[in-house]
Formats: sequence, C-alpha cells, structure tokens
Amino acid sequence: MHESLIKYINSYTSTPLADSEIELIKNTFAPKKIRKKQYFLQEGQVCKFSAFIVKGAMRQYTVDDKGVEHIVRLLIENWLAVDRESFVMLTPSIYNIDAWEDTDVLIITKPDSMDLFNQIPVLTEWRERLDEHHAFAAQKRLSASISFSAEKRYSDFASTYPEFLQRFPQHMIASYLGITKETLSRLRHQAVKK
Amino acid sequence: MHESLIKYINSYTSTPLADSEIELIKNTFAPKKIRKKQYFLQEGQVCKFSAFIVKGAMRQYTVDDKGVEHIVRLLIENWLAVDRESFVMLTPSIYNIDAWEDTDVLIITKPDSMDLFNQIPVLTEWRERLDEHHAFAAQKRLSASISFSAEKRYSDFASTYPEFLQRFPQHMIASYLGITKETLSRLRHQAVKK
DNA sequence: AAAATCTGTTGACAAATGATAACGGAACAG
DNA sequence: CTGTTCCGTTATCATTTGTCAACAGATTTT
Repeated sequence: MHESLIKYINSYTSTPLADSEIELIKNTFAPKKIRKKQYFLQEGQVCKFSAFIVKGAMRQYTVDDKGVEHIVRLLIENWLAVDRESFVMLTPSIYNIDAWEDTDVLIITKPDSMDLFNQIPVLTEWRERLDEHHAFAAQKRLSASISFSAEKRYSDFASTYPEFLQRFPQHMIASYLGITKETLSRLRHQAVKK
Repeated sequence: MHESLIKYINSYTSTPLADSEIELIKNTFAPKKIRKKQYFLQEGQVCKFSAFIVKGAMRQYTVDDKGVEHIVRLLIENWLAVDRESFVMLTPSIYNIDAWEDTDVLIITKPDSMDLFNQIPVLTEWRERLDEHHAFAAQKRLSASISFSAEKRYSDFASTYPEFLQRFPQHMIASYLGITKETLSRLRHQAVKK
C-alpha cells in the first residue's frame, strides 16, 4: 500500500529514505478507501487532509451559480489530492473533490505533515522539487489557456495525458479544457477528418 | 536599493534577517538597470538570472507563429522576474522578458542563490511561503480562465491589480487576459453603460 | 425486465470573440 | 517642428463557441 508513496518520494530526492524514515511515513499516512462519487472534500469545508492517490481517479471542481461544474484538476495514481490553500491556511475551500473511480488514498493531516517534515529533513527537498514541478506545469497550462485554440489545447492534452482520455468521460475533459462537451465532440470529429 | 528586498523577505518569514545575513544578501544580489524595451531574457536563452524588481515594470511573453505576443505575466515592484523552469533546469527558455518602464532590479545567479540558501536557513522558509503563494495564485488564475467570461476575468483583474491598469497599455492587459485589444475595448465600453 | 440515468452525437440558432481596416489623437524621434 | 509610431476606438464581417433540443446506445438502478 505505502510502497508507491515511498517510490514517489524517492523519485524526487537525491538520497533515498532510510528504513526508519519509511517506517515513520507508513505510520503517519493512513490508508482510506473512497468509493466512486463519494466526496473527499466539499465546498465550504476546510481541507483537513492531503491525499496521495495509490489507486483510482478523482476530480477537483467548482460549481457556478447556474449549477455548472468547472473541473480544475483531474487526478489519478501518484497525484496529490488537496486544496492546498485551504489545507495550509485553514480557510473554507471553494472546491469539491470527489472520486470518479473507487479510489485508495493515503491521507495525512497538516499537523502530522509538519511533524514529519521536521523529523525527515530530506522531505524538504521533496517538497521543493514538487513545488517546482507544479510551478512549471501551472505556467504551461496558463500559457496554453491564453495562447492556444481549443483544438490545440485538446490535442496537447491528449498527447500529454493519454491515460486521462481512457479514464474520464469526455464531458469532464471538456470542462477541464474550459469548453462545452458539444464543442469538444465537434473538435474531435473534425480532427478525424483531417 | 536593497531595503525593499529585505523588507519583502521579512514579510514572508517568522524571524527577521540578522544584520550579518542582510550584509550577505546585499553582497550577493547585484543592482542592474534595464531600460524600457530592453530584454532581460530572450527566447532560446537560458535564464541565468532571477531578478527582484525594485522599481519599474516588466512583462513576460511568448511570440507565436504569426508574430503575435502572448503575455503570460505582468510584473512590477516587489515581484520576481524569472523563467523558473529555465533558471532551475538550465534549459532554453520559450519566453521573452523585457522592461516596459525603465526598471531597477537586483539580480542573482542560480549558484549564488544556492549558496545563499545554504548560508541563511530562514530563506528556506521564505521560499516555501513564496511557493505556496504562487501556487494559490496560479490555481485561481487557472480556475478563472476555464470558468469565467472575458468580462468577468477583466473585472476580477481590475479589482485585484488596479495598479496594472494605470501602468500597462490596454493591448497588454488584453493579451494577458487571452483576448484581443478590440474585444477588451468593447468590454470596457459596455461595462461603462451598465 | 423495465425504467431511469449517463454518455456522446448532431442540428439549428444565438452570442461571443476574432480579423481586418480605418480613424484621430497622443507620444516619441529625428 | 515634423513625420512616424503607438494607442485606443469603432465598424464590418467571419469564425468560433455556446445554448437548447433531440436522439440513440450503453450503463445503472429499481
């Protein structure tokens, strides 16, 4: 269960975790099952946990005045599900996070994670690298959203995250790209013709 | 010259910098003047410096096949001008960064910054807070770009960064919002009527 | 098994945005 | 001072995308 998390952390650091540190991590991250359609976080709640996805798929989204969902993130294995702002600042979240497939996660609270970072120095390196990685990805997605057409954004998405096409329905992909499901359907059929 | 940088760092940390640390910072960050329209970074170059803006205004942008500029970031006092991916990974940048006003910056290289972080532990706290802050902002901007109309994005932008409206021409604001200058012009005039 | 829901598609029309061109005034450079 | 470039606006028309509605097939629920 925890192996994939250990592997994930090690992939970001220069020194592998020691056995005692691994033990500590195993004792701090608690396994939890989240069934399809069940909420991990609901709008208005403080995001008390950060969840590492061992197996499954989730989505993070807002719901506007008209009841339309806007998906800001799609998440599968080896991603962290958390509204970071709410988690860090203890403010009510504006996002919902729920499971799209039956999902196994490892969860940790803010206080526990702070303890863990104090006890395992190499985790600081992990966090730095992870932050960098997220900053790069966010920059790219932002660039794309202001520079590219919907069609280009879709084809970039499809080649960057081919798995997502298999695991999430098209109306969720459309929402993630900021277009309607009808528009995405048309783009795909036009693309085929070319 | 360096006071605003010191103040900026202290605003993000729990413990103020010691005098010796301030001295070290002053000796490491080098002052530089960048005149209006001069490049700080050009597409294809590795971003060798990170620049703290003491006074002035800059913009970061890409240029597409058709020669159209897409502004991904507008920067003024107390912001860091840098393509982080290029700076960290030493890869050629896809961005241009140039000065819109005559600008005073404090620059630092990657090796120097690594030394500085090793010598002044509290800077690690600064970086963490800064990363968090950037992650929050990036998340919000992404949410906005997929969820909101151009009009709403503009009014959000105008209320979040009122200074920018004064200091950058409208065609740059439009590019930053991912719309054309004509569309922005229309949005503004419609908004007045309401 | 029957009913309900979900998913992807398509058509017709409306709304938003882009492309191009033209214009006047302001700012700037020689 | 004078010509040039830059900036914001407006008009017209084309393109993209959204909205609403309907439909069929698949899946889920009862």
